[in-house]
Amino acid sequence: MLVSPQRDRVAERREATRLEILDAAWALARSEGLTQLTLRDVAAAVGMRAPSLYTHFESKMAIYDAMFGQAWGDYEQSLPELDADLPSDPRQALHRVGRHFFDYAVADLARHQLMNQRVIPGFEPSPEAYAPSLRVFAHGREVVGRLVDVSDEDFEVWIAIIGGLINQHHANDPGGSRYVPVLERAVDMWADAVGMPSTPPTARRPRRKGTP
Amino acid sequence: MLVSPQRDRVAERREATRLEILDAAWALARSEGLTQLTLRDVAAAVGMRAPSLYTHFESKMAIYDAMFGQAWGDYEQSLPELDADLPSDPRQALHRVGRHFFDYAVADLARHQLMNQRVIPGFEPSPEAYAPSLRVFAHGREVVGRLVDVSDEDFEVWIAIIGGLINQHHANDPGGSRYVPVLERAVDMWADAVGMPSTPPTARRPRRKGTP
DNA sequence: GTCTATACACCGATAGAC
DNA sequence: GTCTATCGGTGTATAGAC
Repeated sequence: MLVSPQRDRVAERREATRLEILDAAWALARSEGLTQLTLRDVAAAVGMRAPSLYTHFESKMAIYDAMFGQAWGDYEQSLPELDADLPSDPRQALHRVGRHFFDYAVADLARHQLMNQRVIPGFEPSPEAYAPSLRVFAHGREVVGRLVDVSDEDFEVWIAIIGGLINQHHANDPGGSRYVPVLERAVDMWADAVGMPSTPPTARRPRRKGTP
Repeated sequence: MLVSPQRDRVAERREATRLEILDAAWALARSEGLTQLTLRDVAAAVGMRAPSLYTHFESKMAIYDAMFGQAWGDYEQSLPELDADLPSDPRQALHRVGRHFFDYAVADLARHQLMNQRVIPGFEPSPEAYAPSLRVFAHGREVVGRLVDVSDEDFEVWIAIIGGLINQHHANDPGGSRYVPVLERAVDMWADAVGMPSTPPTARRPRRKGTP
């Protein structure tokens, strides 16, 4: 008997504790700042002492690593729904795709810093934690490539535009929505440059009866 | 006698020591990482003990603050020369301006992180250190506005494109030059979008006699 | 005035008792 | 599995030597 019901329950409990620790770490990262995480604070938040965390994680970096994997994994899970109801108009679909990533990165500074910047000295995601981010990137390349035939170079410009505007949002307008129209403008610039047909005026904005 | 020659020499020596400390801090930031600076290491590099640094700087943050001011001040000093020999063709001039900032940010990761990212927990530049960066921004807005009549929104897209490509360089090709053509492509995209006339083909690349 | 010696509170991490 | 005790290292502060 390689797996007994008891072993199952133990593993389940261990996994639950791990998630509890990660939830506490996320909450503290959001409130105190990603780099301000301390093992003592995380432990206190789950009713433990700092050294006890080493039972569940190899090091503080391993906690960051698991958070990194969670963040990209959560985004990956949001993709099927996004793909399911993409507008049939390619340019509108492109706007939706760009906005989706923008919104996710803008909603949580700590998460964005962990996912897309290198703010934690010495942190390098493990291959397992990195895997979902690679899949997300490949998926994005494929989706955009299906909307319009572009070179890898132009796709890198696409990434740079979205990423640049996310950084500007966090630097100049955190929590605001000032950069939403800037994003739309930038997406149209890129779409024009790669030769996407412009959205027919009647389809540009869904209008209700009676709207002037 | 408000200022004696002796006072002059003392102030001079103090300023020299300050610069010596900052130089050592830059060297360590480049070799060990910006956030890995320790007062003990900086002090050792200039032949002192850590507490002695407090004679010259109020705190570690004050050192970062002075470095921040230096970095933007140095860039500001590079601008007159840039402006002096801008190509007369607006689009070529735009390329030159974008490339100038790109090159500066790409040449030194630690400096770029200090200038344009928020990787040091709790660091906020003082108004004095922040001033040169504001002047650089205003100058950039003015120069670009003279090359082409654009809205503030479009100028923010301009900033986002350059910043986004700088980040991609540091993430994917540090020390390389893979992103130079991507930058050129992106600048042309933006120039097209804001209605800049394209560079006449004969002026695009200076050719020597006999080049095929 | 400048620097050293010393100390403090905090950090991540480890050893070992229970 | 969790605890206490502790280690080396950090930024910071201050008393006192020269």
